[in-house]
Amino acid sequence: MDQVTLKSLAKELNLAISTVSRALSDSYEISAETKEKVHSLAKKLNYHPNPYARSLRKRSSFTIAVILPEIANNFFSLVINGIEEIAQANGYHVLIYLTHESQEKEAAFIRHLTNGRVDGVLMSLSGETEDISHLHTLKEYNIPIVFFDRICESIHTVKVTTNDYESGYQATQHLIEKGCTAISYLSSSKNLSIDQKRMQGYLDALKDHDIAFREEFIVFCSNDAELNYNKIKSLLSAAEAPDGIFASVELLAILCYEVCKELKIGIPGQVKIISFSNLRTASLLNPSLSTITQPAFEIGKQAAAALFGAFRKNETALKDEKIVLISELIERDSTK
Amino acid sequence: MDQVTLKSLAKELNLAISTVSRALSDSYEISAETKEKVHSLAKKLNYHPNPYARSLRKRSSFTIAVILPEIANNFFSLVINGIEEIAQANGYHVLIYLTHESQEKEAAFIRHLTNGRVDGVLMSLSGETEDISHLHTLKEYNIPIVFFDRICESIHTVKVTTNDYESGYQATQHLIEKGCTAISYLSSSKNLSIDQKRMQGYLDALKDHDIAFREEFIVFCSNDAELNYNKIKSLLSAAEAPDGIFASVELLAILCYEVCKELKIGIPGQVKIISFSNLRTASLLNPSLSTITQPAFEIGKQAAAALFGAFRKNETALKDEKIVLISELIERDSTK
DNA sequence: CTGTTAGCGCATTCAT
DNA sequence: ATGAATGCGCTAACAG
Repeated sequence: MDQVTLKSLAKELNLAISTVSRALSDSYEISAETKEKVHSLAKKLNYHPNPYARSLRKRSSFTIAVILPEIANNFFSLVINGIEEIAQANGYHVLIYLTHESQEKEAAFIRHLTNGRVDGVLMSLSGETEDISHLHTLKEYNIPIVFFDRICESIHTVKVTTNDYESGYQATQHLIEKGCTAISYLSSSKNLSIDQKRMQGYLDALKDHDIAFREEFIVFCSNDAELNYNKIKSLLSAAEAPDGIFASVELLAILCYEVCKELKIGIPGQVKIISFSNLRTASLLNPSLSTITQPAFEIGKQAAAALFGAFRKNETALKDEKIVLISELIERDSTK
Repeated sequence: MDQVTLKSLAKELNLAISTVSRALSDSYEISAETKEKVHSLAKKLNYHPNPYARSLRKRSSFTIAVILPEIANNFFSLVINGIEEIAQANGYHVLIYLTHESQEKEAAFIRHLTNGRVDGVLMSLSGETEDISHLHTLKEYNIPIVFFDRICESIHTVKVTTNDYESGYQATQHLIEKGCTAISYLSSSKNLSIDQKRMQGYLDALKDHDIAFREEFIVFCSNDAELNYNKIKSLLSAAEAPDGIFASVELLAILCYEVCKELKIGIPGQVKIISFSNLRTASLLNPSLSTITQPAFEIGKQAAAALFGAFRKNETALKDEKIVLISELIERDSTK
C-alpha cells in the first residue's frame, strides 16, 4: 500500500500541504469546514504522520530510552512496567537497552544516544561503572537523565531511590531479633551507592545491638556468578560460619540457597536469610525467605513522571532532587 | 553543545556535504586521504548521524517493536532479553509496548506502527484478542511480523512456539504418576492457541490413562484476578475437589497457593500442583511446585533472528514457518 | 482563512 | 575523486 502523506491528502482535496498540516493539528486559523474534510479523508485513508519527518522537523523524538543492567529480574521488569505506563499516557515511546552490567556497553549506549534519538534517558547504573564521564556528555547535549535505584550521586538531576540505609538496618535487625549473632552481608557491587547504604545500615544495626563486626562476614560479589558461588561457599563452610545472611540482591540469596543445599546446611535453622527481592509471587516463594521489597512499579512511574515533567516545562536540566520511596520488609519465617 | 552534522563537518574541512557523507559510508569513490581526514574529524567531534534524517531518507528505521501482554513475568522478561541481544548485535533498536491483555490497546499499537516507525514487529497475542483484523493491516503496509509463544495461527508468517501439546500431556501425566486421580486444568485464555494445545494434551493424557474427564474441572480464567480467585476457590472447596491441578500459567498457580492457604488445604498432600513457569529462581521456589519451563531466552533470540533474516534478504513477507522449541519439566516434589 | 516557501539532516543522482 | 542539486515528509515563517 502506498504511503499516505500530507502531500497525497492535499492533492486529493485540492488544498495546500500546509493547510492540511494545520487542519490536522487543529490550528485555529483553519475553517471548521476544511478541518472536517481533511479529518474525514485522513481517517478514511488511515493517515499517520511519518514520525521521522516529524521528529526531524520538530527536533524532538517523543521517545525515551531506558538503560538498565538486566531485565530478567522482577525489580527491573516492574520498573519498566511503570515507565511504559506513564510513557503511553504521555504519547511517548520507550526504547530498551540492556548493559548486562558492562560499563563499556553503558558508555556506548549513552554516547550513541547523543544523536537526538531520544528526548530523555531513564537509567539504573551498571554495577561495573566506576568512570562516569559518559554521563556528563549527556548534559552537554542537553538530554535530561533521571536515575532510579542504582543512582549516580554526583550527577545533578532527579534520582528516585528507596530508603536503602533504613532497609539495611531493618533487615539486619530482623535477623538479630530472630536470634542471629553472626550476620553476614553480601554486597552486590562496591561501586553502587545503594549497596553502600544498605551496608551502612547493616553496620550500624550491628553496632547498636552490640554485635561485633567481622570483616570476613562482608562478601563483595560481582557479576561473575561462579566466583560469587565460591565466595559464598567458603563463607558458609568456614569454621566460624554466619548464622544469618543479609543479601543485597535476590540473585545472591538464590546462590545462598544453592550453596546451603550443597553443603547440607538447613534453612531455616542453621542459617536465616533475608534479601532484597521483588518477586511478587510471595506464595510461590520458599517460605523461609524474608524479603525487603521495593515499590518497583512506583519507582518506574515516578522516574518517568519526573522526565515528562521536565519536557512539559521545557527544561533540559532537571533540578537536583532525590525522591525516596519506602521499601517493605515482608517476613515469611516458616518457623513461627 | 551544537549538533555536529554533515554540514558542519563539511564546512570545517572545506568539502562538500556529499563528499563527507560518502567518506563516512566508506564509498569507493573517495580518496583514502579524504576518508582519513573526514573520519578523524568525525571522531574528534563525536559525530553521530541524526537517526531521524537517516530514517526519513532511507525509508527504514533500524528499529523493531515488541508488543506483549505484560512484562512483570519472568517468561516475557527473558524473551525480551533474547530479543534485545540479537537486536543489539544487528545494530537495531527495540521499542516496547505493553497491551496488558487488552485487544483494544493491541490494535491501537499496531495501527500506530503502520506509520513507518518500525521495520518489523515481534509479538505475543493478548489473551483478549479475538478479532485479528488489525494484524492484517500490518501486511498491507509491508511490515513483517513474527509471533512468539502466543501465536496467531491464521496469519502466514514465522511463529516461534514450544511443544505445548506435549508439555500439557507430560504435565498431566506427571500428576497421574504422583497418584492424582482428579485433575483440574486452569486455562488462562480460551482464545489462545497455546492454551488450547496445552488443554488438548491434558485431555489426551487423561484419556490414555483411563481417567474420566469432568467438565467442571476445567476452569476458564481471564484477566480478572478476583474473578479467577473466586473460580479457583469454588473449585477447591467443592464437594468433589481435585487432588491435582495443572495451571497453564504461573499466575494461576500462585492463586492456587493462595486459595489453598485460605482454605487450609495442604500442598503437597491434598493437592498437587504443576504449572507453566519461568522463574529461574528455582531454589527460591516453594519446593512443592513442579514446573514446565519454556526456553524463553531462546524463543526471543529465534524470533528476533527470523525478523533480521528477513531484513537481510529484503523480504517483506516472511514465509509461513513454525519454529518449535522444547520445554522442560522440572520436578520439585518435596515429598520424595 | 489559505497558499508559497524554506529547511530540518541525510543519501543519492547527476554533473564535472 | 569531488561538488551541486534534489527530495524524503513534515512544520513554521511569511505572504496574501
